[in-house]
Amino acid sequence: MPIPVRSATDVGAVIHDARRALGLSQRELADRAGVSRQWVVEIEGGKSRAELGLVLRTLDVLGVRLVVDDGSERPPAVASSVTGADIDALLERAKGRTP
Amino acid sequence: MPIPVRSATDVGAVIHDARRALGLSQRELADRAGVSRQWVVEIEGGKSRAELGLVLRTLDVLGVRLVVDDGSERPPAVASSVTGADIDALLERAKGRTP
DNA sequence: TAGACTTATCGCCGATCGACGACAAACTCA
DNA sequence: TGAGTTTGTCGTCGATCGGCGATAAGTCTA
Repeated sequence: MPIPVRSATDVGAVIHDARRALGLSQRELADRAGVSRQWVVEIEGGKSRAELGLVLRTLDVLGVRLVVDDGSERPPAVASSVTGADIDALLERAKGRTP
Repeated sequence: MPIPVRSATDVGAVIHDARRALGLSQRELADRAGVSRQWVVEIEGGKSRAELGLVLRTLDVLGVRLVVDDGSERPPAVASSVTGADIDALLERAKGRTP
């Protein structure tokens, strides 16, 4: 079962696990991905405001491949799957991300 | 064949396609994802410096699920898969992302 | 124990983000 | 044709990014 990536926390966990699986230190990964060591600390902690490009580069360096689970059997769910309440909840969570 | 997501351009294309597939306007998507309409324009254009959190929220709203292609048959490739030259090439590509 | 290595955290800095309002071009439809 | 919608672009603004150096706690090994 493939690992879903829906939040910054998920991304952080994936990066952390992949890095350790490769036996790399944060410094090593930072150098290879062209980011600072502190940035690695933050992204692994689930930083939601990180730059998309740096994240993708880091995953690439780690050999982690992201793919779109192109819903072979997902209901269309145009507007029904995402209600206003869901959006509000999402926004609430997002607001309190980095206090 | 699942769609790989390796660059900001890929992300932009995925968001664009998913939005149109759902028949949403940029304004609609922006409102639902809690971002500005302008931001949608930029992310669909492949903006690499977008915030990770906003991107994930947008994908979520669109019902697009990202998963880690948990290398069922990818070689371990600890340090051999990523050589210094590869890194350099990666960085070169990354530097010229947003001129 | 001492030393090396790793990880986490702090403040400072220039650069850039994302939201907003406004405008115009392209498109659809009656 | 004309009205309405959608999309792209501009400038402005406060807020935050990411890199850097320094510091400290934690782990492992000789």
